[in-house]
Amino acid sequence: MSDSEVAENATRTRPGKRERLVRAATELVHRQGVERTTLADIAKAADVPLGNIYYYFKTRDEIVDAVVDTHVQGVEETIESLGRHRTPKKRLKALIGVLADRSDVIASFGCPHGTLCSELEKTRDDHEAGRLIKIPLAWLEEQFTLLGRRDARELAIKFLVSYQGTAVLTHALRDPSLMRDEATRLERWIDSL
Amino acid sequence: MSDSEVAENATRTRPGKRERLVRAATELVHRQGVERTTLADIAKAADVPLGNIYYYFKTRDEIVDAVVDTHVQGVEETIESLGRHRTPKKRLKALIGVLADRSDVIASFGCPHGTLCSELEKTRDDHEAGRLIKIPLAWLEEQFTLLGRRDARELAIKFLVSYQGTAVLTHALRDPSLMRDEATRLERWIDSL
DNA sequence: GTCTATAGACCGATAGAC
DNA sequence: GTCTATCGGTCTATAGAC
Repeated sequence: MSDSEVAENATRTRPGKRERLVRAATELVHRQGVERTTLADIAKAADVPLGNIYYYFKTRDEIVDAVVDTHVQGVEETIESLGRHRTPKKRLKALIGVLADRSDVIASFGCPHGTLCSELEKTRDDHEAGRLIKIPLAWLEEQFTLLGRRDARELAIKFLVSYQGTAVLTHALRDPSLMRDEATRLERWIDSL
Repeated sequence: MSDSEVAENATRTRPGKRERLVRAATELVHRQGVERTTLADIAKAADVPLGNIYYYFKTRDEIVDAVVDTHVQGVEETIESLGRHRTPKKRLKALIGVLADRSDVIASFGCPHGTLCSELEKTRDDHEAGRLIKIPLAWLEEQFTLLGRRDARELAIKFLVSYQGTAVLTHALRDPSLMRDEATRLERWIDSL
């Protein structure tokens, strides 16, 4: 996807400027990393004048915080949408489907949450990015608990380790089939419980 | 000065400037990330004047390349040192020991190879950082093949997925015990094969 | 080979007109 | 609220003395 398409994505329905800025920043940060993404990049992609950013955000760091918050919100929405399935196994397998659908993007830019954590946790004093792991982990533990498993925490970790580890390999080897194959394995594992 | 004297200088006495620069860069990149690490940071840590860097490296990117090469060399040295064990299982368990010993550093800054891949693969056209995954993967596959496993490739992926995934969680949750526990699980798994 | 000084580009942030 | 213009600082890279 080209930069102009990123810009289009951020502006297609012309949401408010603040939202356009955060959307553009979120996508650019995923594709380029936090430190490579400049305010000029974000302003251009969001079609907002550079200086105007400072009406919505006091500092560059505040935009990065907003990017993390956007991902947290996305995670919570995904979790909520999984609630439509009536059993823990169906919810877990629906989640696996969501992750498998992201295989191509992950092969190009890595897991949006994992790579953001890896970059921010190195230098940030607040460990807000860790929520992107903690929230899914807590939800997973809940599902395994509902399945009557005493080792729900360990199973939740195993699930997330498999996904994040596969995302790292999928990205490093630039091979989306790794993620698709792992999704199949995870589905069979859930069925076997 | 002969080549052997240069090599000697770089190991026995205070290392040569080029090596000091690459060592400093490697550590800073692990702790701060590629984009946050400036030439001034590296020069200061290596105790080399800023402008002098350009006698050893044409561009900043060349230093980053040297950092990747240093890690590749480290991986190859680790693999070579595992050769002293006489069976594949002992070699695999020795590797697990090496990884477990890094738990604390991983909790603070992530896996040096995984986080470097995650950052560089987003924007770099050459995919040199991917070697940091490919080389261990090939070695692991070899060990499982020696164990008579037809599914050696899958087992190698499973091993590396477990390690890299655990590194991401260990870092995001800043909890080294995650890596230590996973090391124990991996050891038992190898024993069970 | 080594080092100082600084050019030239870019970035985050601000001032101030409208 | 919006936007232009630009400041001050920092970064990569170079020039040139020694």
